[in-house]
Amino acid sequence: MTRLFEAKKTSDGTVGKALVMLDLVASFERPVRFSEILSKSAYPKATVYRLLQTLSNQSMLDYNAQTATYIPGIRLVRLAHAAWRQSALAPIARPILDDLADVLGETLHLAQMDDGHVLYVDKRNAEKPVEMFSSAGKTGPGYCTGVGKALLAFMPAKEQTRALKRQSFHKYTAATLADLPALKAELLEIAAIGMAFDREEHEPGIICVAVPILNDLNRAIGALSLTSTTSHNSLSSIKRFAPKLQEAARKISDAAKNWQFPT
Amino acid sequence: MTRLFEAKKTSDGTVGKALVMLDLVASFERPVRFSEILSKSAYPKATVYRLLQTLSNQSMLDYNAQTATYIPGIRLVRLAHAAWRQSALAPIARPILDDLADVLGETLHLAQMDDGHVLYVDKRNAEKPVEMFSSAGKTGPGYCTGVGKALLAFMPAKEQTRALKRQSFHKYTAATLADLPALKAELLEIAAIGMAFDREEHEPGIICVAVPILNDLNRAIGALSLTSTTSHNSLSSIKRFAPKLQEAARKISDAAKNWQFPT
DNA sequence: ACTTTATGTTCCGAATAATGAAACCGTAGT
DNA sequence: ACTACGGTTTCATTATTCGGAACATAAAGT
Repeated sequence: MTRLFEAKKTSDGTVGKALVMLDLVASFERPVRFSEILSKSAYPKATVYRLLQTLSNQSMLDYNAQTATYIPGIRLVRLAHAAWRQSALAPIARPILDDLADVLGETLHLAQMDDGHVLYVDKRNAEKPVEMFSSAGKTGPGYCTGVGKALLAFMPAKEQTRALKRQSFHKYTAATLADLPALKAELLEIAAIGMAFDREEHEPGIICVAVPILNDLNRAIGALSLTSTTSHNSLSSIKRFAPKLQEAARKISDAAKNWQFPT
Repeated sequence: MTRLFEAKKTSDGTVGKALVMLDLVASFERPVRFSEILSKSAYPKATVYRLLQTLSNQSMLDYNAQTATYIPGIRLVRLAHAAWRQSALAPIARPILDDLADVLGETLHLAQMDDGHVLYVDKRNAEKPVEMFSSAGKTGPGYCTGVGKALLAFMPAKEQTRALKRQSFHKYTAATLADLPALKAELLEIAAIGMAFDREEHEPGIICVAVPILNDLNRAIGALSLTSTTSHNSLSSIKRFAPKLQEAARKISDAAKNWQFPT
């Protein structure tokens, strides 16, 4: 009876607010002053001030007294290390991704879904061998990337609905899908054939094939993609990589299934 | 007047507690059950329960319903990416580290100090070319690693005192420094010669040279080290790498000095 | 020198959220 | 059926957070 008029709990109290602030600071992608944060925040001055203080105390933010600016803190790097290592996908997929990169010699991405957006958790680059945090941790849109669409197509209905709401349908290129109906139609197609394409929808000249990494319930726990450029490959020509990608995805899927944390 | 009897604020309220929980979960380095977390925590059952709920809601933790376990969440990876990219050290040092790795062909570490412990923020490996989150974000002890001692030796007195308190002096090997006086003596030496050694103090057979990366106030903003094994090199033979390390450290230092965030 | 403006910090009563002991629930063991 | 155990929920009490407003500080304007 008490919850008849209760809609949903979105705030998560003080902790939730603090994390909103963290995201906000991170979203600037550069050092920010108090007033800038304040102007973008829904909370009143004193509240924002206190939250920033607390987060700085805790090294979740770094405050630079010289420039009077905040940036995301060093403690996050330490915590992310733990998150990455224990995630059921990235560490398992690593050797398989290495092999695939050796065989194909093309740019590969491993991604997971995070609140409707694509979160890249690993990468193999065709040219440069080394990529660090600069690639893992990066985010991208869901509705106009290969991995994004592959992930969306293989989501439980409820989660999918929620994730679709988060899509902005910003028109990056002429090929970017314009709206929800168009996306939904394509997701059905993707679910049917088990692979997704990016037809220069996010960046002109950039195309990709992506396949989902499925669990035993046929839900995507991640996605794997191969990226190329229109100057090197056509969409139909990168299709030939699909079997190898699917094979790798299945291997990762199997490895994840059997994976128990080492005791 | 109000603060006459106020000692120091260590808790930072609910947010602080939530972050303690996060650290706690991360510290297990494996999926953990509620009861395990509870038994290691200072907070009562219901409190721990609520905090874990909140953190899970917020994707700061991942709860696996199958195994009823918690691991650090995916959101941390996204946030850490922002932290790494904006930190004034790692992204700047990257090209310099690349060059140095090419020239020397040895294992290199770039580290910063985080609450008395060493936090590795980048790495170049002699054998394997690619290392991701699996290496950046890792932590180590301060008192028995090359980078740790180099960082401690070039800290402001107050911070140093605080950092020294955090050292555990666990005896990893026969060569591990046993106590604070021994460490203090060595730090003076390091400050004098501008470089630090690890004489198999952390792991048998592993030795290293480390140099601080200094700012204009002669304080360490990071440290750079070269690691080798006793089977390949002696301590005196790796000393020959010191000039190259110091040159790189100076370059990084300069780059950091002139660095303004791109607008 | 004296406003004015922009930005950051602190106060303090009111409002709210966190607290935690205890009760409760479900499952497994005996 | 009883007991033990791990996990979840309740609810009156308590402590923290809230946030408008006052205050401080440093530039910029007149």
